[in-house]
Amino acid sequence: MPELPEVETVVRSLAPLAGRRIVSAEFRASRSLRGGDPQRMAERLAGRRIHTIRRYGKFILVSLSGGGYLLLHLGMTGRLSLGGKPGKHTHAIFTLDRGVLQFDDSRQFGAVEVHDQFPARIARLGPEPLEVPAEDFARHLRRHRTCVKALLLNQTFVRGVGNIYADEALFRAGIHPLAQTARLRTDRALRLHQALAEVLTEAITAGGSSISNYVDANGRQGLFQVSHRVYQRTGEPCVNCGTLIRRVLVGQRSSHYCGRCQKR
DNA sequence: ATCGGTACCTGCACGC
DNA sequence: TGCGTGCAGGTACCGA
Repeated sequence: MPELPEVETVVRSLAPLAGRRIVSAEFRASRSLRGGDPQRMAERLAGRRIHTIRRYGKFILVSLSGGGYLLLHLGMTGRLSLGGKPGKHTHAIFTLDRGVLQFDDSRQFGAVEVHDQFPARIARLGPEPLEVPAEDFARHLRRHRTCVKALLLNQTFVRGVGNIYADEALFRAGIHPLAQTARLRTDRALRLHQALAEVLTEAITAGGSSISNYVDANGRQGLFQVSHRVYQRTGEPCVNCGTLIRRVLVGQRSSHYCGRCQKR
């Protein structure tokens, strides 16, 4: 389901869990556990108190009393819910001293992991797009030899941008998804940084984009999908010029763009 | 060291 | 109704 704005919305909806104690945890063996032993994971969590819940890109990091971490990733279809009913795709159930947190994920591209140390997976990520200085963003962009859409999706470049917001930011910046990063002039790179910040900020305010089944931990949908200008609008007119929106594959991912407004 | 391509899963919408 | 196809917000891993 989720990119940065959706994960941010979920994390905010989980804020009331700070200070709660994990009475017990129950895991169902699945790909989401990444080979971790369900029994052992449950033992490591039982009795721990939730300290903070923070977002790193698309990851959710729960720090626990005693120094451990619970790391969550929603993948494409992951869902966290407070007090839901376990179903076919429930992979984890955390029983708290007050309430229950449940993790569901039909495609199992998400992750639930228990760590003793700050997870290396997170340490490897690039900066937050809403925190990286524009000049750094523009400079780093030019160091890569790839097309700009692929780079935006690269989590070691910036963390948290996915297919929706990459397309939306490129449209707002007037940059073609297949533009080569090494050849992007600084002013255009700065515009992209600005466009990315704007679209992410607006989407967070709207509670994310609810496409298919995304909801926050309280079951509330986001509203930002109505503001999409190119994403999944193939064949519809561009909001700026009326040209029909096109779709092209970039690194096996659908990319939506206006051939007139977005230049290579 | 960076890349592009592929694999991993299930569900849904669509055309026949 | 059923079946095959293509598509879907994700990351990891492979070889070039």
